[in-house]
Amino acid sequence: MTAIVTRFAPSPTGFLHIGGARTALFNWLYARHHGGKMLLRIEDTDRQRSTKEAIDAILDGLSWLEIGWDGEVLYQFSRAARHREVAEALLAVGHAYRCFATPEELQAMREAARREGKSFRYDGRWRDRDPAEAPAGVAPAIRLKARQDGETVVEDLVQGRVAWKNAELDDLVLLRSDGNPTYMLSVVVDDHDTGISHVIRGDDHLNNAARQAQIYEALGWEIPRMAHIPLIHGPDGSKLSKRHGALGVEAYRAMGFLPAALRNYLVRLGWSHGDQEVFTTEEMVALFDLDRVGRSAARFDFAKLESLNGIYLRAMSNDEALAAIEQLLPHLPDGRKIAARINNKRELLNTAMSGLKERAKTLVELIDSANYLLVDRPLELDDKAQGLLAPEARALVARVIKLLETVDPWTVEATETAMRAFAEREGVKLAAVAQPLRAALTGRSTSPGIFDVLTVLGKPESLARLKDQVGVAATA
RNA sequence: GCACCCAUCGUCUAGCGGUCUAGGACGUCGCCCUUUCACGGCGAAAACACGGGUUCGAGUCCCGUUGGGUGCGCCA
Repeated sequence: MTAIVTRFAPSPTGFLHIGGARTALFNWLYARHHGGKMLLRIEDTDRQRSTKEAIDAILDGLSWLEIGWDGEVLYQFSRAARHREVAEALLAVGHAYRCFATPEELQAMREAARREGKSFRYDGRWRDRDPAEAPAGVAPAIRLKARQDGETVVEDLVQGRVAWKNAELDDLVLLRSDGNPTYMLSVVVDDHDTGISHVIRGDDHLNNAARQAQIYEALGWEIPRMAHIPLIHGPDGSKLSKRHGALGVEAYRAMGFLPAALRNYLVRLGWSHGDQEVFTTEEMVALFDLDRVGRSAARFDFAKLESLNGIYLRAMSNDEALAAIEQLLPHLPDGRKIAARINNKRELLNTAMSGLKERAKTLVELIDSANYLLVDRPLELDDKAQGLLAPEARALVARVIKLLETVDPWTVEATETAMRAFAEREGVKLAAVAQPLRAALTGRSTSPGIFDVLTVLGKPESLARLKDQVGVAATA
C-alpha cells in the first residue's frame, strides 16, 4: 500500500463555503485515519477571478475549523511552466494536437448543437488536419487527442463503477491559445506530481473525472483513487446558492457556532457510524472511512446544527465557554463594545456561566443571555418583563425587598428559603413572586434560576435593581 | 436537450435478502420535572416515490417510470 496523500483544492474565487468545508473535513479525516497527509492546493489558474481576499478567507476558515494541512500551501499557478511542459510532451508523442479553431467557430458549433438538441462537443476538426493548413494569425490551443472508441471507466470509492462512452467525450483543451494550462490539465499534473493517492471531492466533479482519466491514460500515469462525495443542498433541496445558506464558514462563526460542533454536523452529512450522532475529533479520525459515505445529497438543516452546538456548549467548562466568547467577539459587529463591558466582569460572568450555558444554543445567544450582568442600572425592561411588572407585582416586589434586606448570608439556599416563606405568607405561588423579580433583576422574562441570579448579582446590586422598579430611591 | 449521479419519517440517517408490525437523531405535538426559559425524563404522530421482474422470501438485487441533482467553456 502506497502512502495515503489527499488534498483539498479550492479555487479562490469566493469564501470557503459549507460544502467546501465538508470536502476539506473528509479529506482531512481520511488522511488522519490512514496515517497519511492532506495537502492544500489553491487552484488559482483563473487569474481574473482569483483574489487574495478569497485565499485569506479559505485559509482563515480552515484554521477556524481546526482543519490543518501538511506542508506548504501549493499555488497552482506557480506550476504553469510544468503544466505547459506536460502539454508539449503530449503533443510530441502524438497524444495531443494543435487546434486553430477560433472562438467564433466554437460558438457556431455550440449553437448548432443546441439547435439539434445535442450537448456541445468539439467536432475534432483539427484532430487529423495538417498544421500547415493553419490560418495565419491564429494562435492554437492544444487539445488532447482522446480515444474515440470504447469507454472510460472510473472505479469510484463512493459512487462505484461509472462509465462513459468515449464517443460522448470530446477532445478537451489542455493548453489555451495564450499558453496557459487549463484546469483539467493542471489538476492531473499536480495530483500526479504531489503524489496524491486519493482524490476526494464533490460529485459535481464526477464528469470531470472521466476527462481527467483520459489525460492520465494518455500520459501513462497511474490514476489516483477517486471518491466523489455527494453535494450539500439548501434547505429547500435546490443547489446551495448565495440566496439561501451558501454562507462562508466565517458566517457560521459569526452566528456563534463552535468549530467542533460544525465539524460534527458536517461529518454526519453523508457519513454515518450506526446510530452515533456525537463524535469527538478523535472518534471521527478513528472511525471515518469512505466505505461509510453515502451517495445521495443532503440538505442543510440549521435546527440540527443548533442542537448539536448546544450539546457542545453545555459540555464546555465555564472557562472554555468564556474563552470561546472572547475569541468570537472580534468577529461580531458590536463585539468591541461587549468586550469592553466584559473586561471587568469576567469573574462575575464565570460564576454565572453554568446557568447560562445550559440555556443557549449558540455563543451569540449565550452572550445575549449574559446581557443582564453587563448592563448598568437602571435596567431597560423588554416588553415581556414590563408585562410581568404590573402595579400589583411591583407592590409585591416592594414587600419582598424588605424581607430580602434581612437575608444573611446571601446564598442560594438562604434567598430560596426566605422567598418560599414569603410566597406562602402572601398566599401566592412562588412563580408569582419569582417572575416579577426576574423581570426587575434581568429586564427579561427568562433567565437562569432566580436564586442563582440573586446570588450572582450579589445583595447590594440585587436590592438596588429591585428598588429601581418600585420607585424607591436606591441608596447606592 | 444530451451525459452522469441520486431516491427510507419534514430533515440527517440505520438497514448491506429472512432478526423490518423499518431503528436512532433533529424538528413537531403531548405529559412529567419546575420560579421562567432551557436541560433532563417519558410518550405520540411521522418514511421504504411508483410499476414490473428475480427469489421460497425484497426497504435490501435487476429493469423501467417519475422526481431531484450535477455536468455539458480556450471557468475551476
